Amino acid sequence: MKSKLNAVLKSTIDHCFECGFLNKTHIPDYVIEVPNNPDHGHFATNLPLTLASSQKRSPMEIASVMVDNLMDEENLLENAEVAAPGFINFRINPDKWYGILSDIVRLKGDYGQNRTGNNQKVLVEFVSANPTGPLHLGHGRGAALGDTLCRILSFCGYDVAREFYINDAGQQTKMLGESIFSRFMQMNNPDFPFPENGYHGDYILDLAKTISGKVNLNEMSEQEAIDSCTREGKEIMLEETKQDLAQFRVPFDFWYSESDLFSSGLLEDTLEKLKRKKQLYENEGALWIKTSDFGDDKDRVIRKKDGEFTYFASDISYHLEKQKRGFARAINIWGADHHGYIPRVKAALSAHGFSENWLSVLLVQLVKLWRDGQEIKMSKRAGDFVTLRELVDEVGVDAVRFIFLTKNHDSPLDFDIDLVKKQDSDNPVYYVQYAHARICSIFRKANSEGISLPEKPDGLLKRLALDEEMALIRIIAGFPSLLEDISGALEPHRLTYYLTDLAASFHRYFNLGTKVPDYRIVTNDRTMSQARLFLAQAIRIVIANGLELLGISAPERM
RNA sequence: GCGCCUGUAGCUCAGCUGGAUAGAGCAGCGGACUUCUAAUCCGCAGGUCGGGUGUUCGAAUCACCCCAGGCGCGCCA
Repeated sequence: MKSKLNAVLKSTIDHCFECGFLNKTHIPDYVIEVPNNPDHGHFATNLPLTLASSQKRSPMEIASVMVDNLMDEENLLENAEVAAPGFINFRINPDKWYGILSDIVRLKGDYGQNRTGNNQKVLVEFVSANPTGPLHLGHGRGAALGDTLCRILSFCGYDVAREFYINDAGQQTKMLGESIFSRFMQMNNPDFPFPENGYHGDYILDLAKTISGKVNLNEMSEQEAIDSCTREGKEIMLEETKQDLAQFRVPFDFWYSESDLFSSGLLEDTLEKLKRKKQLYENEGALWIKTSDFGDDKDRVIRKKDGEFTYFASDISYHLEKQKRGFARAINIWGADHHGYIPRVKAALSAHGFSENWLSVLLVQLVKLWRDGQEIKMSKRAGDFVTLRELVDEVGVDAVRFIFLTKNHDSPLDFDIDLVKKQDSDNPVYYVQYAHARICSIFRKANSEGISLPEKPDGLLKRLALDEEMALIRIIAGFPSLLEDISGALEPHRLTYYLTDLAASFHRYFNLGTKVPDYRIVTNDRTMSQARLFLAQAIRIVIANGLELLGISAPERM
């Protein structure tokens, strides 16, 4: 609806330019919004205000000119009014609202789809946990964010690929192997030393048992045994990660391994390129890259004195590789503790001529877990943490995903296990799901009374005239532009708010019928019932589509 | 010390990239089930948008300066 109105505005402006009612000037950024105050109509625009300075006329004057020359050929508008200090308030023709209902019911699962992405190839990289331990809640939050973002971007016409980057080449996996080996040795010799920065979780002992049952560590040299523990441990952890994510309904298109970067020679290519661009220099035996030329605080080492490459080195080639694979844009979802890393990656990419907005990094803040009114402190190294799997097993995928998306990724999240475990009204995910189940229940009731959805509702829908009904229509009509906004701002959490708001409006509407039987959806008036069922069906579709984008089930009964 | 993030109702947070009278959930108080599902709804109460200065028709939103909290500043990953 908003885009239709925008089309009217654009042709109005063009018309005013052509006829000389307004001077032909550049059109600045303006907004069309749904006003808080219903007296201000269904939509309002600030276009005259933004146009004032370039036109050198008062906003009120410009607004009047536009209203007098509206190019509304499809009769979209019921009226348009000038409002101080220079807004135009619009009321949409009721027929056009009813038309949206028909669109929704016809399009079903496709309603809300749009082409704003223009098939642009986007790579979304998320989770990317080291295969050194189980996924924790921070990974889960990143997974929920990334997965929903991908679903929404695809829905908005982007060509999306999902990638998990496996950090399997560095010190951390070696530490995993040493930790496992040490636990293995401790089975017979409790005094065997444990590595200083080793992983302490119970899962390490489990790994030691599994691996020693599979290969004969006793017959190997210590180094061979550690290598074996590293290799096997990494593989098992990766497999568990894959299972956890599958259980969490998060699929990936690519599992990209860091060690492949080394073996494929990509790293050398990258160095060669940088050398040609004169971005490298040696100092004190190490190899440096001049990121400070591109906005970083200081230059960074990419090959250490001991000849080993830094993590940063592989990350540069990894990102170059992303572009080489044809992605016009990359989105990374990282833990907030990596934020200091962004300037140097962007600097390295700038050095290769990438534009500033080729890479977007979304930072996910911490998840704090509460139980019995107490915060559960977590530390991966100390092996003291609640895993994503444990949480999902305890409260369910739907609830975890929903709660993870109730807040902006930028702000820390408190997750109250007791609250979410309660399968009752305190739990926000049920509120939305219940609205869906309730509508399904109404349809069962209608069916039992022999009333069904009208095939051709055109004449009936004008009977939907209650304020609550019109408000609901306006909310669901806003679904497509909400998704466009989300895909532009990369803020999926707005969808949970939208669905909660829609569910609230529906529950309110439903409750009218508990007081006044005439306001029930299934009433004695058959055509009235059909019109309302049509509305209910449209609402159900939007809730189902929204939940689908969140990766949450839409139950028919609760 | 430098950088990033956060600061909105008692608590947890939204606030549509600068719009008109700042919203929701929870907690508190008072109401609504012989009913299409009460996993719901209605009402009441609750605010110096951390503080200040500025930008302009207009600021929770933008800029600058303070205050408070979190995180990051390795030839670690």
